[in-house]
This record gives sequence, structure tokens and C-alpha cells, in this order.
Amino acid sequence: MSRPQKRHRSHSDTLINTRQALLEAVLELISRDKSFDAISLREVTREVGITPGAFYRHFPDMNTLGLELVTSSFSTLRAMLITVRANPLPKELIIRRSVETFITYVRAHRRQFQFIARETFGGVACVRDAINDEFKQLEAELARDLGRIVANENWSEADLRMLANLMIRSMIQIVNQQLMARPRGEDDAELINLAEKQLRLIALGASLWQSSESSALADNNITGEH
Amino acid sequence: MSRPQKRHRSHSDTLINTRQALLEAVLELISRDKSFDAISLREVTREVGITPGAFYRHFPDMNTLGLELVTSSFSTLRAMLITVRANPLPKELIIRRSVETFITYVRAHRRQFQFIARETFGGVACVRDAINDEFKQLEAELARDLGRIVANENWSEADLRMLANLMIRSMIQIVNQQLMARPRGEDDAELINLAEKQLRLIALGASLWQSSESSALADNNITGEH
DNA sequence: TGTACATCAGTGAACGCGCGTTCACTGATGTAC
DNA sequence: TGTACATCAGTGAACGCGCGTTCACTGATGTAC
Repeated sequence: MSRPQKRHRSHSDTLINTRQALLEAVLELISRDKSFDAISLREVTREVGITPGAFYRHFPDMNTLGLELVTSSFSTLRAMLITVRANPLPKELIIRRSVETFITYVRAHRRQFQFIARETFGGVACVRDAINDEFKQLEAELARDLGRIVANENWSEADLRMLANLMIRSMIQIVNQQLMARPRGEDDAELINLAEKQLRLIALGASLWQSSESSALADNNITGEH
Repeated sequence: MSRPQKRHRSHSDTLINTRQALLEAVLELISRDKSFDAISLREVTREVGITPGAFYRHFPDMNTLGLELVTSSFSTLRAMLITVRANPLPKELIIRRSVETFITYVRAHRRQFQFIARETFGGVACVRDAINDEFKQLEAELARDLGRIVANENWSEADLRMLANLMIRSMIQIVNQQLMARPRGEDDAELINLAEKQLRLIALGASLWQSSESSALADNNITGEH
């Protein structure tokens, strides 16, 4: 009954499927503890089940494939942020619910987030730069959103970007720590709690930020002798 | 005058020098945009100027060398933290001065921090795990320090670890972003300011943390409509 | 001080292997008539 | 509906190359006498 599958499928079908399969093969190899840097073209085609030469029907080289992975991974991340923004929530729940949505999304797209985690500071300059640009853009968008929320207070552009950077990178850090950890018992609930606490502490700091422009208040409780 | 250097030096001299040179060769290759994963034993020996076989006089394999780089990089980081703690400062200056010391240290040990940045979520599991353990340890130490500072307030162990995690990872994130960026005009002053602001905002949030255990206050200013 | 010997970092040749890239080809599919 | 042809994803063989590891060796150094 189960015969060996045909090798020559419809042109457009093959193009779409194999191309996608190549992209996914790289994500798969990343999730099996390899740097993008250290993944060979032959490994990727072997994973997909085509000969090495066929790779060039879809991408001119591995770097081009890597850049496409950056784009698709970040459009996943953006889709998530749109989901978060689209559901306005009572303000006492917004942090909790946003973090929950985020963690759920990460679970569903684990390998894409692993790719971003590994290659944000990875060894391939063009991929690293592309990821960095995407993060910069996300931070600019969040800074704009935050600016609208605190429009009446006088936050500077630079401070809004600083806050957006802190929020996004903290959340990504928590996710990365968990994605890269040795398989341990840690479950989502613990992760959500940690992320929520950090974000809440940052929001708390932000709510007092302007009143402490002289920067003395901040030292008061955490570094003072009492 | 300048004759080709002797190939066979004193046993102990050679051992110390070549071993160190191998470690430094890897840092050098990392700083030239390679993942540890993608650095070959032959590249390393070529960089040092010995034959590939000679590598085995010093390390059984590349992973063992990598683990030693983790240990030495973190002892650099620890030395820095001891410097920070050894110089007690007036509380309104402690954040500023600590950040300045940190950034200066990073400049002086640029390649070690690049190694940590690249391999924290890199493709070699044993190196990644070793780095993660070192970070966990640093966070535990900082949590203990913070616990002493806020001894009179009732911070939970978990919250202290959460705060230490946020502080250390934020500082490392900022440094990583700068170490990995395309060579741009960014200078230290800008970097120090960003790090100082984020740390100050976190400290500000921490100073109010306990009073907001019901978690309503945090949302007030940053997400409320006013 | 002089000599014989042990140590051991480094040599250089060799091995089999997987790599990226090329190229003439095959054969299923879609299309024009 | 049937036939001839163009398209093009994938084949498989070939290439030169750098890889990790092994091994018998060399020769400078330190030490015992």
C-alpha cells in the first residue's frame, strides 16, 4: 500500500513544499543544539531528503535562507504583539494576560524563538544584524505605544526607548533562559510568574520615573542603610 | 637580527605559553565572527602557529578548552564585582559608579565578554550549561547582598532572586547589544547612561515593591488612562 | 664541570570523511495546438 | 481528446579542500651521577 513517494511533483507544489521544508530543517537542526554557523548545507538537504545540489533551486546560499528565517520568526512575534494589543483589558489584568499570551505563543513557536535566541548574538554577522534591526523596530513601536499612554507626563524620547528596550529584552531574556535550559521540571506557571513580576516591577519603577529625575530617590530603599 | 624563534622551548615555559595562546586564539576567532561551535581545532592551532597534533598536549578536545574559557571569563567578571563591592560609596553615587566600573571592565576584557555573549545561548550544550550555572551563582550572590540591604523589609527569597536576575541580565544585555553591534559611533558615555537609567528604574521599582503586593499599583501610571 | 639519560612539546605525514559547488541529466507536469 | 514541447525540481557523480585524530619521530631542556 505505502509506496515510495514520487520524486517529481508539480513544479509549484514542489517549490513551495521543499522551500518550506528547507527552512524548517534548519530550525530543527538549531533545536538539536547547533549554531546556524555550524549547520552545513548538506545536513539541511539530508534532513529534507533531497540531494545537495537541489538546495540551489531554492536559495543561493545558507545566509539567504537564514535571513528569511529572521523575517518569518519576527512576523510570528509581531502577530503575537498584535494579538496582545487587539484585546484591551482592564488595567489590573493587562500585564498578567499579556505575559500569558506571550508564553503561550513561545510554546507554540518554540523553534523560531530558539533560533532568535541563538542567533541574536551568534556568529553570522548578516543574520545577527537583521535580528538586531527587527528588535530595534519592535522597541521603537513599543516606545510609541508607551508614549501615547503617558502622553500627559513629560517622558523624553530617549527615556521611552530605554524603557521599551528594558521591557522587551527582559521578556526575551526570561524566555531564552527557559528555552535553553537543560530539560528540567520548570513549568509555564513558574515562568509566567517570573515574567509578570519583572514586568510589574519595571512598570512600578516607570510610574515614578519622572518624579525622580534628580535620581536620588532610586537609591533610597535598595542601597540605603536605613 | 630577528631570527626565526626556537621551536623547542623549556617544557614548563612551552606548556604555560602555548596553553594560554590556544585559549586566546579561540577568543580571537570568536571576536572575528565565529561561533565556538564553528571553530575548528586546526584553525586554532594555525592561529597559534603549531601543528594540529600538538593541540592534544594541552587539551583532550575543544569542549574542554571551551569550559576553561567559561571559568576564566567568569573569574574576570567576579573580580570586577569584588572591585565594585570593595569600594563603598555614598548611596546617591553607587549605581553610577558601579555602572562605570562595569563598562570599563568590559572594555578591558572585550573578547571574554563577547565569548560569554555568544555562547550563553550558543550551540554547544556543555559550554552553555556552564555559563548558565555561573550566572545562576552570580544571581544567588547578588540576591544575598540585596537581602542584607533590605533586611528590615519582608522580601521573599523568590522575589530577591527575581530582582537579582533582572538586574544582572539587564546589564549583560546592554553590554551584549553594544559588543555585537555593527561598528557605530556609540561611545561609552551613551552606554553608561543607558545602563544607569535602566538600573535606576529597576531600583525605583524595587523600592516600592512590597507595598504593591496586591499588584494593582504597578498598572496605575503606565497602563492607566489617567 | 662533564656526560648519559628521561621528559615531553611539537613535528609532519597519513587516514578516511564530510564539505560546498558544478554540471549534464531525467522525468513529471502544464500548455499550445 | 491527443500529441509535441517547454519547464524546472531534483539526480548523481565528480572535484578539490579542510577536517579530527593517530603515530613514530625529533630535539631542547632538566636532572642524576
